[in-house]
Amino acid sequence: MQALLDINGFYANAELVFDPKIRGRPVVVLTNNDGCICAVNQAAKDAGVGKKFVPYFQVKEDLQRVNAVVRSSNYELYADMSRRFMDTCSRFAPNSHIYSIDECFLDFGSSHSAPPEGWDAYGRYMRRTVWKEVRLPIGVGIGPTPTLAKAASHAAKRIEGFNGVAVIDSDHVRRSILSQMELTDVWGIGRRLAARLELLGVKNAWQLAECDPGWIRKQFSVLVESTVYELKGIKKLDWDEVRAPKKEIYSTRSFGQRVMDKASLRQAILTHVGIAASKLRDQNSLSGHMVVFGANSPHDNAPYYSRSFTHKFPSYTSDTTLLSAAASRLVDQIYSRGIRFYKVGVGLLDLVREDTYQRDMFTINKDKPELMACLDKINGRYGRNSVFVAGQGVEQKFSMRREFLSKQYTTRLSDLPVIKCK
DNA sequence: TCTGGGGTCCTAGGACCC
DNA sequence: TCTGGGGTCCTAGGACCC
Repeated sequence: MQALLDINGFYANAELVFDPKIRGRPVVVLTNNDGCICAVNQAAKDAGVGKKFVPYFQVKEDLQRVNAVVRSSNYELYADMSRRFMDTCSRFAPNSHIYSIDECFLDFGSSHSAPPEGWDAYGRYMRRTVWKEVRLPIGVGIGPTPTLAKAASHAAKRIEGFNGVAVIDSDHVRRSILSQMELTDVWGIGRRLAARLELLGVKNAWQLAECDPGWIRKQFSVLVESTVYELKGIKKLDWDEVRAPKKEIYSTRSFGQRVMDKASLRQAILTHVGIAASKLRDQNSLSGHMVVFGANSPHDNAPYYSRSFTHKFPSYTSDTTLLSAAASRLVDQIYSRGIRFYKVGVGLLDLVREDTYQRDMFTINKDKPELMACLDKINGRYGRNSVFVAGQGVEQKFSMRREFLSKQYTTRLSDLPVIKCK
């Protein structure tokens, strides 16, 4: 059996943990640069301001009207709360897998035998324990495959009667839950696939589960075919595949303000190179191919401008200085006078594992692994960007707009909550 | 005053080469 | 006189996830 534990409205509820004054009020959290709403608590949903990924400025007045608390994304806080949540989760099962910042899969192995108290009771125990230790509300979904565990967790939160825990352990329950789920509620089925499925007469999750996998493969792809198998209770997703090193790594961000000069564009792009390269070394990979891109805003009143250029490395590398030099040359191609750049980014593609990569004896290897190891070690200890390539710019001026930022309650000494006793 | 997220994987189609 | 194949690389953008 598999379990999925996921935090309800994670960022919004994380804001409540160390700030008792705002409990009970609607809370919404904004994305980078305070652009869109990305997380909401139950009170915000109840107040009718719970829609995600709408631009903040469009709903600002609605939020004021219901006296909502608005917060910028406090990643320092969320990352630490996520770590605490994952720590607690890892005690519940022999194997756990961190799927995203607020979701943890637990693998109870091939045995279908329930714990002595039964799956439902165990699910409630896990939920209670996370609340007790981390003060975050979660949903628990349990089922024979990851996709069904995900469906159960959907039911735990959205279908009345489950109260936070749902277990798919019989065909009867499987049918009942899937019949009440839209196609887009199924993991791996988005808006477009759902529309195509509906044209073929498949209207909900249960009907998808009943499809012939071979037919689905012909109409769509092996990925959708796997989803159908998983909905039937036949396991196709494997954590080894999920855990496999990434094939592409990106770092991209929109600017707090539009950028129009080449020097700033270069600094921003080199900053992304630094972030992507550090992720690359984290997974012990080398990159053979880099893509750098920049664009203006599709919302600006100007013709859409978007350019991307690639560079192929003579020899696979993970060295920030070599990646930066190549990216710096591509900036000249991306830059164009008069364009109000809104977003830039860097992708590292064609990744290979460092330990199996056979170096080419005819190419001079300019990598400086000792320097990179040293850089990673210093940044790991003293915080990201303690040491960086000078091309990123010493002012570090691309800070995000975070107007409504809460404190770093758990990671900065001066921000520790204080309880005063009389 | 002005404001619209970030990441990964995959593929269509054009350009170019032999 | 007119016609014709197959592979690789690159850019753009779709689709999905949170």
